[in-house]
Amino acid sequence: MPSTHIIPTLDDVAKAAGVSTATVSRCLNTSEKVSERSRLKVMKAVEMLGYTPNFGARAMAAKRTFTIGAIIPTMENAIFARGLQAFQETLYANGYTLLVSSTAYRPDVEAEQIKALIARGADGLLLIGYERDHSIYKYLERRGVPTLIAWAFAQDSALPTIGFDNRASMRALCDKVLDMGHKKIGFISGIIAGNDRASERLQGVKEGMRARGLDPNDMPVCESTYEIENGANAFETIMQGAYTPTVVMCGNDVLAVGAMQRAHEMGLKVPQDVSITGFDDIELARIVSPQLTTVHVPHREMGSRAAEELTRMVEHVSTGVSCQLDSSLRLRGSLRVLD
Amino acid sequence: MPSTHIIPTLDDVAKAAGVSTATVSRCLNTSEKVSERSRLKVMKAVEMLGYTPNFGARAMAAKRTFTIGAIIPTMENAIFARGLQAFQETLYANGYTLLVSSTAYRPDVEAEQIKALIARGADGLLLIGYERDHSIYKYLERRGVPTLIAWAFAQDSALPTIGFDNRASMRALCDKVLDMGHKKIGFISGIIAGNDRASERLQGVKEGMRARGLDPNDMPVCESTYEIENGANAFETIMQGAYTPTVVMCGNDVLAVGAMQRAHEMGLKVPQDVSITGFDDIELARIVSPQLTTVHVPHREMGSRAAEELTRMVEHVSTGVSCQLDSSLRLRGSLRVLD
DNA sequence: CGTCGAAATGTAAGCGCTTGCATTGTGCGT
DNA sequence: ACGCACAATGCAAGCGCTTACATTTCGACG
Repeated sequence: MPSTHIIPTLDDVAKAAGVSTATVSRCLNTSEKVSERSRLKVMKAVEMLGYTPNFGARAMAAKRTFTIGAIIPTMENAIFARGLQAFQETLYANGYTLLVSSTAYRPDVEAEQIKALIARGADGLLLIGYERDHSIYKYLERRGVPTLIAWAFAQDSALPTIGFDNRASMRALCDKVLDMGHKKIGFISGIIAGNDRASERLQGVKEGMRARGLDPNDMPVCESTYEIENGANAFETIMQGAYTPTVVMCGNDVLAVGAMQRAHEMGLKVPQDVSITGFDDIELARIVSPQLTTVHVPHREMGSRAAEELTRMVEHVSTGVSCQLDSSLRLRGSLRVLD
Repeated sequence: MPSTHIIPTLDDVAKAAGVSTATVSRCLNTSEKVSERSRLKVMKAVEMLGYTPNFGARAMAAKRTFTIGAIIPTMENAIFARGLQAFQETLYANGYTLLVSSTAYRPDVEAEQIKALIARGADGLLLIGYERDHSIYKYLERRGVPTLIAWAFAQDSALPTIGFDNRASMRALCDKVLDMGHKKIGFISGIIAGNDRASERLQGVKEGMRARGLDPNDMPVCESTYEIENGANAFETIMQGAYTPTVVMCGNDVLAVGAMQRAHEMGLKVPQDVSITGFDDIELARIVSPQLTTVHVPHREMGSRAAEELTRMVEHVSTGVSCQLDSSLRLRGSLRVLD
């Protein structure tokens, strides 16, 4: 089925317009360097032929793609959606295109995606969290691709980070929970291996407990992937243990919603029988009833700042400066004061 | 800040391995045509140099990228998430990479994205719905890029379609609603202009009403973008009109959830005071309470079938065959029998 | 009108890869 | 030991674009 489609090239346009390829190229890129007369001729030819520049060729010749890559753990729930949206909007405003891929939280997939994005000529990269194999950082360094880390903040990171302090944020929530009289906490965590956000959040709770003289080792902790169903299962596991918490804190909102659902199915009223908290404050948190107490994260601000800084890095006006943002608590119906 | 990073090329690898560039290339692509001995040498060199092939150059030389592009209206809600996930999984299994971009339901943005994806060398394209400007179809045809349309089914489409009958599906739900004794329906639709799914769904309801001798013109219809908040506003608008429906049917689940929320805020009990229905059966539908009555769509099957067919088209073993899938009703708590 | 500088354009050398074709190496039958 | 078929490799021509540099054009000014 060898179809002979005419895929017009720069040459074709040049011929049709009666100018050289250089003029066409200039017209398409730096149109101010071209006379109005030839600009018109060229535009007409482009239109007529249905010409679209070949990105690969362009990238190869210009050594620049105006593309930024972002690699996130998952697209399946909304955790990264809002931040990424802001990231892309800001990028777009600066003349860049965003390419996104996801890793399903698998480090090996992430490594692969990084290479793929670099192969595609990404001028810069956005990564989530700082915890990854050293070889990846070495590779990034050697290729000289500007890279920024978001959704986490670490003073001593090799790469610039922009985000919030996951541990302190969860600690603040934990303090609040304890203030409200809770003494028995259960915790549903995301998978900790290779995920600094998850482990920092767990640490935050433990830290809070210790500060009140409670032993974190008493706390039942259940690790679960970030899916509603699994959050539900984790909740059940915890509640069926010998140690019955009065509050189940969750590593993120998705898990918390799962927990709420299962609580309902088990005949437990939230918050009368058990309180539940989340993290992230995604849309879901206000859709469930009772609404979810959680930690609000400045997703949009983080996304757009990341975009600004990364473009600066790509354009060599900055070598990358870290930036810490604040989170805040959202106290809602799913958490109650213990009598 | 001119950093001199060594970005290794095929040439460097060839030199380091002591073979020709052709051998390295073959080793990386068709490794069966290379002796074990040189394969090892090459691999070692690749490893040592941290080589990653330049995608643009490769695409240009091979005229093939093993990349498929998908352009969807939005990533912000989960409507397309599950189907796209299946699409990408199947693609991946067939050795292809997926590139996704979204249009915010704007035809002009879609046209731009199509060109961008083609410029990036997409071997094939997945588009949502069939309603778009003729010039786009012409462009696609001229470039000879295999394109498949999903989330809709149309016998007479120029391009192969894979999906379900939006009108018949909504009609089935409407029939059910009428069976349950409802006579006064309100409808919250997605924006209809340029969106065949939205308009077909509305038609489905009108069709159902006519079949029972009801006048569709009596029905209050409110168009809204697919956001929870806007669905809520639309609900309020409809309920404050002179004509008070006993059921509000929605063009999709997101709108329906918004409607439910506002109903709650307005002190209306669902389904006692008003019934609400959705469309799509996304996860959200079972998270809200009462759970949402909706139309279940075989997202995953649609996605993976689309991937299969599109790869066949790209590999020239099919010119594209359409495929109609079935939807089904999910009757849940948000819809009640009218006394 | 001739001159000169700036603006506009053209020429052509790559960018890093694949692949058809030519060449070399290998193992086998006789 | 010789020749043959075939596997393995190398050579080099592009793929479509950008851009440094060379050349032409043009208008302004003396």
